[in-house]
Amino acid sequence: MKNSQTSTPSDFIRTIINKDLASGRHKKIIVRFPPEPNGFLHIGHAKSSTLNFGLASEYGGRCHLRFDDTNPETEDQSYVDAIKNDLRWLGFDWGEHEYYASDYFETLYEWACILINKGLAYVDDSHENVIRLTRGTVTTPGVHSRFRDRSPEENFELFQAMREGEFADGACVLRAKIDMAHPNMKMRDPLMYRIRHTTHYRHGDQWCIYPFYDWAHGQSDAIESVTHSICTLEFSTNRILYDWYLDALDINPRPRQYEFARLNLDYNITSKRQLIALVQEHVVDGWSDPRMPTLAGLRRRGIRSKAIRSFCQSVGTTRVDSTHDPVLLDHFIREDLNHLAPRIHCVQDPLPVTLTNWPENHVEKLTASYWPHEIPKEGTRELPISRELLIERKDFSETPSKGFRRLTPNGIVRLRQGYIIRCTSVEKDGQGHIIRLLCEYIDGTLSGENTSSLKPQGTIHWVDAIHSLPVIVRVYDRLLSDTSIDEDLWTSLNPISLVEHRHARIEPSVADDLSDQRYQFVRLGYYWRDPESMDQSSTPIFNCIVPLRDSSHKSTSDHSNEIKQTPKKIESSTPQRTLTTLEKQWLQRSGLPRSTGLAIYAVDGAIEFFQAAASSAPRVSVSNWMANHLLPALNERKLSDLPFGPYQFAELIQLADNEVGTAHEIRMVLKLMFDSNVPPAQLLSDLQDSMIDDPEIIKPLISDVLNEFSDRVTAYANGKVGLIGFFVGQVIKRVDGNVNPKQIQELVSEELARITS
RNA sequence: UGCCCUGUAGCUCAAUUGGCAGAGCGCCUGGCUCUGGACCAGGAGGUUUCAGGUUCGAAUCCUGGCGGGGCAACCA
Repeated sequence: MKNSQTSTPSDFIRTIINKDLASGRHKKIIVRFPPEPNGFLHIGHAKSSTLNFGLASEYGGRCHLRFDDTNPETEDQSYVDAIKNDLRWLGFDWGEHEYYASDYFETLYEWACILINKGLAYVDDSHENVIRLTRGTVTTPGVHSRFRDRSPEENFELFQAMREGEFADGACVLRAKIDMAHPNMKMRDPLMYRIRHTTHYRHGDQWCIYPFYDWAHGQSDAIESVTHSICTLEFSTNRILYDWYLDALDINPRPRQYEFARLNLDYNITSKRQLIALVQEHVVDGWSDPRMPTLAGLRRRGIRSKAIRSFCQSVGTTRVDSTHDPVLLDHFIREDLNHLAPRIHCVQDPLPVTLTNWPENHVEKLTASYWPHEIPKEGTRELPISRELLIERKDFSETPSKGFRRLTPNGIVRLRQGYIIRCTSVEKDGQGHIIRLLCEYIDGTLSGENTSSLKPQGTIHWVDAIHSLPVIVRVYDRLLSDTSIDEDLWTSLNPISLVEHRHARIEPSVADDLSDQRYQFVRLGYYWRDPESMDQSSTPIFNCIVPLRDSSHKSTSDHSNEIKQTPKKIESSTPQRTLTTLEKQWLQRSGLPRSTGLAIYAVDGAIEFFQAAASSAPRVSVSNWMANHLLPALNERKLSDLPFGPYQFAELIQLADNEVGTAHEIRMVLKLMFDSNVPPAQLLSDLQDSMIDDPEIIKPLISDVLNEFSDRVTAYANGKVGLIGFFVGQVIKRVDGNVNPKQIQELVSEELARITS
């Protein structure tokens, strides 16, 4: 079996953590999983919790479970319990680190008072609608509230009165005083507290003011000493506020927020609102309906948490919006169950078969293995067979299409773990429907004791008509008939997302098995007893966990010659953005090409720097080196903070232009200049002294490389020209970069030409 | 139309930070098999969104274009 998660995952979050650990910013990482207890966890939460709990165990840190329960109107203890249950089922352990944002209300209140004191927060009596309207739009600034300039003393008194219940719901709010014209809407005096005279499931009527998400979340992270606060992408615009609050409170060291893409599944619904609608309209059988993407639903379908964890790990962590194909989940479910589920027989849609040459009333008890040969497990069960059998209706065809590998009139087929049979006759009712097959079994063909040389068309599953047990089998399909909802939820629903086989029959061996036993129904899929209808019905109900892969379409399919589309080249002169007058003037004045000109224009002080440098070195070279090397290397630094000025930079450029140094060397010198004030010419000559340029030294190195990678030399000779870069890179690596790549490139080319000619 | 994020195989992700464009799933072919499963072997599939630029060398750096997503709740 292939193991798809042997390699440790690498993603941008782990890269950040590695860096933080290496730099000593953190000795130990603390992350958190912060659900709001207002609904059930779904597959998306599985991704988030797998990430967070996974990070904690990988890095020997810890992951807190924190209930983000700051809105008393929607939250409830029953959700807390359900969430904890789901997380434990997923296999996560938070030990004693179970926290509630609502337990921090007192601290949050005190911190709000600090902001009021600093003049950074104010009580606003404006009506809800007024606040919304005066916030402005993404393109127009907002307007200051007329309560914005209340004194800290007045604000403090009002805020205390808010807490003490002196105002009705909605009478006023506490807002942070930031910037009503900020380009990020979240910074336009965001709300911190609202008044709600509602009973909180955890704190009763102790509070009537409740903090908003932004005011509660970062501060809760800080209280718990969280180092990396990982949330989904839609919160990225909140990050600036997250940081602003922590700055305002002088919290240090402080948590940092990182965002990743939430998990979307094709053919599924992930919106909480729509999931509620399905439950309320009884389209599904509650939150745990096996078609639901909730953890409760997946669990009831019979999927084990291991499969879900594998799936979540395999989808990775990125910042790219993406939707996943559920076939990937299916794959991990099958991989998990393959070695776990004994093979048994169940006929979902029975067609009676009479073995005409089988003695009446004779019953034979076959001993049948639970496992196919390649699974190293032992175990058998008794499989009764008599004159009357049942096979799958789909396993017989009077008019078989090409490639049909099952029973046909006069054809032979093997009853799995039993005899080979031949169909001799077909019985039909008045309407022409097949109601029974008459077959003959062939003596001497019993599984394992076959003495015949017959080659059956295929192997089919079956059960004995008398000894088998009646069961109801539920087979689930996708909730949506298309990958996503188009326009309306109700018309997008898959009408056959549930097929119930009410007349299915199963072999008798399962009668006393444990209720959580999972089986593979041979040739159908993986199944288990529906845990929620265990005693309601005398007829056991089985859920299909996942069907087997089905490649029956392969042999009959005929789309082998699909049209290969030739990529079209769209030729068009790319439109360019219209420049501001100042930009135009600058380009005209400098005579620089658009791209380099704009790069220089965009950086503070770069124009002056350029003009000064260009007075003693060629303009084009100066602009190229600035735009492509100097300015990008600046990062956070400013031009004025560098240990060198434009004239030294110009000296460097001249060294390049006069070919005193190669482009490669000049780049290395530039890097050195960022941390030294030695003149460029000096740096260059020092560097060149340490460079290896003697062909007699280099050539043997090249031969070594080409010998070591002789297979790649062959590939190169066969046309894989791109390998030249690989060879050059290898040589450079061996001398720690102290060579001129251009020279190496030339020498390697010569050598390759010599070898391969 | 402001700010932020984001484009690599059909899908989801890698690419040692400027040096061979790879993996898993899916698909196809063959092998094996008493499961049209599993397993084994192989294959197809790429102008790295596009156009320029810098470089011996660009998925990676620079400029611009095009596309996708998020933000204007007294929700989180």
